[in-house]
Amino acid sequence: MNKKIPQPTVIRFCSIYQLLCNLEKEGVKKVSSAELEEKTGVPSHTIRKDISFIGEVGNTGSGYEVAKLKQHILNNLGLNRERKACIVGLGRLGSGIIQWPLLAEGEFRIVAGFDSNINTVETIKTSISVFPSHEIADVVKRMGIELGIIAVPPARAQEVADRLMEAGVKGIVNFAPAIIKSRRDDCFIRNMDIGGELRILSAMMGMRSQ
Amino acid sequence: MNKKIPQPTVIRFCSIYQLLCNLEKEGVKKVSSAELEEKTGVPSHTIRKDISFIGEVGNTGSGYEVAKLKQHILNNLGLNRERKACIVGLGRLGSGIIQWPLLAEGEFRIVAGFDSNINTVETIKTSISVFPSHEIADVVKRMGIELGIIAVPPARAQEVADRLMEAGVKGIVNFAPAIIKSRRDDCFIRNMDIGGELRILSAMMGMRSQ
DNA sequence: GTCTGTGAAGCAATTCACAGCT
DNA sequence: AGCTGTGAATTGCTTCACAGAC
Repeated sequence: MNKKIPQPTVIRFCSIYQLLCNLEKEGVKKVSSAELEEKTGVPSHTIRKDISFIGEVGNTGSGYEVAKLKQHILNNLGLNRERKACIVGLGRLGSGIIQWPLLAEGEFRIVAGFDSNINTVETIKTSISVFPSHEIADVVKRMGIELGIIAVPPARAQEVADRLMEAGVKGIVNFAPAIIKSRRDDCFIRNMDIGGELRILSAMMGMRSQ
Repeated sequence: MNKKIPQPTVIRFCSIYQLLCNLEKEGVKKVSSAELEEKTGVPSHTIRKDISFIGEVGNTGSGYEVAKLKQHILNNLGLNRERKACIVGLGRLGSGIIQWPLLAEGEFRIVAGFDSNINTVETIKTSISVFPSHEIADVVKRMGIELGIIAVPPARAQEVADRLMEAGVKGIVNFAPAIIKSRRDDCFIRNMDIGGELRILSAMMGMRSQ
């Protein structure tokens, strides 16, 4: 255990973590790998194998304690520290995102927003500080921001990403329908393109019916 | 070739397709696998291998024609037909999504929106038809909707998903921070949870610095 | 020389199956 | 009996390396 966690395992841990948070809110105290399978669709042996990478936490014969497993995942994935994030692009989608209930448990905090349109910068009603886009480098460095969310039109996405990376951001979530490439190998990128996801679903539907 | 396309390949095709659309708009006529690597980060031999699953399209010695490759992907993934989609949850995020420029080339069309809040249903200003949530089953069947987008609070997400699947939807994109499980093996789900993606990035950042 | 297409090799992740604990 | 943890077997993906086309 605890050698090198495979990336698919890391991603599954992140889903399971979410699930554990929700279970905890519902007052559930224990889960077995079979119940986790029932709720996520991930086979129970895969879940047990995953958990084996971060050491023994289960109670043999009676499953996992929700709180303990949750904490164990948190510690092993290095999530036990609040990270600062910023968002670039405060159009309809961007401003929708910052009001979405995602920042449970002090994991992340969106501390700044950027937009190239001065009017947006002035009129947006939000609790975070808003700046014009040309101040990205300054603000990111000054505030120690580690994560960036991109919600600008596709043509500008790579340019914005480059600026964020240049300023020291280490992880980017990209909503623009454009493929963004990391220019530094210490910065990770997750593309979250709605059109792309619908396309993946369509393709899977198409395959199935061959 | 054309046996069974591996799922990671399907997903890469969907990104490459997006990239090809953007290149075409810029007037680019040809690309080599090396250039695709440069723009996506996916190694050129992986790209060539992927393309080999859908048959020969490249011009030996001089790369791929953008338009031809794009069309080839479209045909092989079964994307050459417009599919109807609906969105459930028209809060800030939901209404941001429907105005996001994602529906290029007649691949998808969002034809209906649902919200449980009657006020939202009445006041939202949008070009799509809006209905109260209890009409999901009816409307989905009547309009022949194949895809669903969920943007409701986490506690309601699985229930909404179940209703969509019940009505015959074959693919769901879920924005709620809750793990949604497919109850039918002919329905595919893509979870697009912003908090989850930030968490994955944080975990990767953490691993790196071990 | 340049770049694609692909069998073969190598590697990583999933699945199996069972030992061991309660 | 019930459920976890894990080496071993298996599957499936990626990478290699080179033949073949231009």
